[in-house]
Amino acid sequence: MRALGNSVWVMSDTPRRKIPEAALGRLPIYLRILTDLIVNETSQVSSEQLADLAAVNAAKVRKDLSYLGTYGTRGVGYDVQYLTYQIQRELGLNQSWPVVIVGAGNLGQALANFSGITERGFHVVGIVDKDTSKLETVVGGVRVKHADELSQIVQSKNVSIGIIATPADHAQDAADSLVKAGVGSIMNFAPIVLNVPAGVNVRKVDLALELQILSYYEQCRHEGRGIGSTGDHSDSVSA
Amino acid sequence: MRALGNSVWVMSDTPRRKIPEAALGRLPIYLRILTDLIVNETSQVSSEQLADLAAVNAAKVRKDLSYLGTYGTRGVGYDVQYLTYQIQRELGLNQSWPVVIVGAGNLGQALANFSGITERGFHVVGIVDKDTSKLETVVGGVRVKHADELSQIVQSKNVSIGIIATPADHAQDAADSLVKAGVGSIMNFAPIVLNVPAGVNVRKVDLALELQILSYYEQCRHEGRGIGSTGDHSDSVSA
DNA sequence: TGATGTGAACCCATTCACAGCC
DNA sequence: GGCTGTGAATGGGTTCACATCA
Repeated sequence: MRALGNSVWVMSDTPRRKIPEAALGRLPIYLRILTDLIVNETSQVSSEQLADLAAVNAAKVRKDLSYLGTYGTRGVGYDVQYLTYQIQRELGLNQSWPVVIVGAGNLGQALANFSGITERGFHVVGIVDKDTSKLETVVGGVRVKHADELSQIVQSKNVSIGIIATPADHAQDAADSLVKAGVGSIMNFAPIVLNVPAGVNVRKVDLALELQILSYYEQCRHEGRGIGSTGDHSDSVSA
Repeated sequence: MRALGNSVWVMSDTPRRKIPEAALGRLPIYLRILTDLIVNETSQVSSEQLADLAAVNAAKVRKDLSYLGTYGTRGVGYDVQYLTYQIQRELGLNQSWPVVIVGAGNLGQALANFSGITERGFHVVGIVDKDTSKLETVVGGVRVKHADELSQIVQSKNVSIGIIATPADHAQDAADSLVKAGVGSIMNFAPIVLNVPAGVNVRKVDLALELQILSYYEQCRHEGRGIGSTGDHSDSVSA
């Protein structure tokens, strides 16, 4: 059931080597930039240009892309379309991943309706909640089911990615259920550290946590005196 | 209880040295755990316990905490209350940071109403939008103002943290306005890379990006054959 | 005894610099 | 000439292991 009719090029012996975590985290950024370039009808791009647009340096771009294979042309740059395709393929975005959302509260509903999910090869095949009052309401085109049905949904729809959008005090239960049902990757919006078996992937999105980091930086800035403008007005993308 | 009772601890000669980025990112996690421990009426905690709860190892916890100063007791562990206080102080959470939200769409409104913001020393002092139809509606207790008033709000309320919740195509404008108005840190929910002057802090929250990373891992898993249970059932907290 | 705090070793990520190819 | 791809060098982060101290 490897859907999607086999593509033309792909690779002879797909290396399928592990891409370093740090580089992996930047691939989606490059991808988004490349997509914009396509809209702009730009067909070639150099590592230097990509680097500027991604606010990193050119060596990093080249190194990152080199993990995928050698898809550039020396003296020229990268073909935007081709590179786009290769990154998508590497990330597994040429197939459509079913995801299930646990928690049909404000956040869960927002996520189910979030176009960013469906636009990129993901589609929500289920939303569950413990609260029976929410059952059978339709959110983002999907009917809310009871949490007890989670396992059945995961298995029948072959779900391998779960999103936890429950309150903190139910998040671990949600994770346990997801893992038991066979999900291999979890995106966690609850502000707790999930305890999962080795091999299960968790990514955490935590607004308050990020804000606290900004708070630290702002405190440093203020203590360093001079809340006002620093006079530093270079707008190069260094960072 | 003995902590922060008698004297005005704190400073002495606070080095205010830069905490390494990686360690900084974990402090809010420890903080959240410590808060839970307080609720649980736990008064002492060892690096080992903290490590388990945070899903990292004990050496990392100790090293991270050592950047703050030496607040533990050898042979005993850390006093939960005291350590909590010290982390909060270090992160600047003992003051209340005014933040401004740019974009009063679904996301902006959700953020304005998000309790996680106000619960931790942040408070929304302004929401602006370009869309005049949204003006003067009240969201999260704050009246939506026109984007033109952003600068005035930032300056009158001494805002140093801005949140960008606009569509992608307005995000750079929003960032420019924020920076020009004097904001030093930006949390960006728009799926683009912001171009800001050096010295301005940006943190990006991007759901689609995170999902794409999970997609990669799932693809690896599936290719490595065996979608089903890996048999790997250790539930130790190793990542 | 038991757990912290920390140099030292190790490992991964970033950057440099240049060989190789267009 | 210009730009990629990549070993080598550098730097930062993690882990180890143990001296240190309540």
